[in-house]
Amino acid sequence: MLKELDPILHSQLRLALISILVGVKQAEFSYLKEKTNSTAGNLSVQLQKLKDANYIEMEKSFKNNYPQTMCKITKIGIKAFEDYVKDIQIYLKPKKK
Amino acid sequence: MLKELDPILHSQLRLALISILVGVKQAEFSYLKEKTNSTAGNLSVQLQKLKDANYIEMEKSFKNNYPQTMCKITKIGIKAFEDYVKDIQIYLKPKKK
DNA sequence: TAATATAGTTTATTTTATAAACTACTTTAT
DNA sequence: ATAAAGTAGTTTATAAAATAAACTATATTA
Repeated sequence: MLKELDPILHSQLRLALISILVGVKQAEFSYLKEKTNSTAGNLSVQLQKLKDANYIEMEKSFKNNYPQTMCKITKIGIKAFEDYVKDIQIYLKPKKK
Repeated sequence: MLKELDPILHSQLRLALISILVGVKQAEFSYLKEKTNSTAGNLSVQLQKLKDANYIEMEKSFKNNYPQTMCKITKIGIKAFEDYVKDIQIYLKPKKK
């Protein structure tokens, strides 16, 4: 009845990141940092986890001489997000006895 | 824009517990244990946290000679749950750029 | 050229979640 | 009667996750 919630997405920051990335073609590190109010260190770690799970892709390049990390959600990531949204709904509606 | 998710409720087990308790007058430890597929130890800890936050009340008594722990959601708990449901919705809908 | 800023990563610390071990009985079988 | 197994938990120990602090590397500005 109560499905397991994907532990990769059941984290405030990672969920926020995926939630942003699902609505946009791609986003850079700094943008995500600002939108989520996260510290760079935490963001770096959590993006890496999303990448390890193949939920996002990261491309590193340079922009105006500065390093730039571009993030993009994958199909696997989109699917995982949709599943998570579906799964958590069960938790959000009170159970009738 | 992205509201903080109540850390007390943003936990799979505690969210499941509150989700069950919000739909029922009261429930006993064993019932919650079965419904959530949790271990007794974990359940004990998480119920205590919900109690410390005043989200639930616990009453210990005896039933057929065995100890019995009855759990009941409080008004504070109901409010917290409703807020959490509202807050997480923002995360669940993709953001339009 | 020294100080400050950008754009991160890595390591260390704290917090959470989970599992294992333990308490305190009760019931059932021998 | 007592040993074994079961009920209903709690406490302590361990593993995993989140977060913060420190660090790397280069660029810009004073």
